[in-house]
Amino acid sequence: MNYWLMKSEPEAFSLDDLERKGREPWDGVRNYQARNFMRDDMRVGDKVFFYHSNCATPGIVGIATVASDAYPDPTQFDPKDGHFDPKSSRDKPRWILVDIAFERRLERTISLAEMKDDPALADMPLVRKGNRLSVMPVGKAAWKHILALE
DNA sequence: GCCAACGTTGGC
DNA sequence: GCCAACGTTGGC
Repeated sequence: MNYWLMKSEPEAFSLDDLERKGREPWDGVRNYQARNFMRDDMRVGDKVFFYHSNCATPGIVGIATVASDAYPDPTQFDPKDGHFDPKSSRDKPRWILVDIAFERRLERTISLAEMKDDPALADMPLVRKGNRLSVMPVGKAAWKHILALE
């Protein structure tokens, strides 16, 4: 079992939205490194920290699970969609996604500021300067450590 | 809203 | 293959 952190801007798609829907295709990832993690390393049942970015208090707000294998992200084929990619085609899709299912809300937000101040988490890509990865692996030790902060 | 950091694009 | 220009991410 692997552990992950996935970022979403709450104004675009929040943990509340995921709870309401139960399950959702994680569309719109347009970064090769993030795509490769989803395509190559994610498995159904993996655990995911749901992270809110670009908001008043960026941080981890909940837990989700990977609910499908990787498959082509339909938004890349739709010219009317903001995530349309003219260089992609249906026979050779460039972008994929996985479905994510709601598991639970954290009792409190584990903020980015708090994680940055925690020496035990210094190796997380998340807290490193300039990090822009929207899908990243979380080590088992870091996963447990963060859950214990809750 | 600002801007630093970073990825991508395209001219050469 | 280099690298300047540009666009995006995301904290603050």
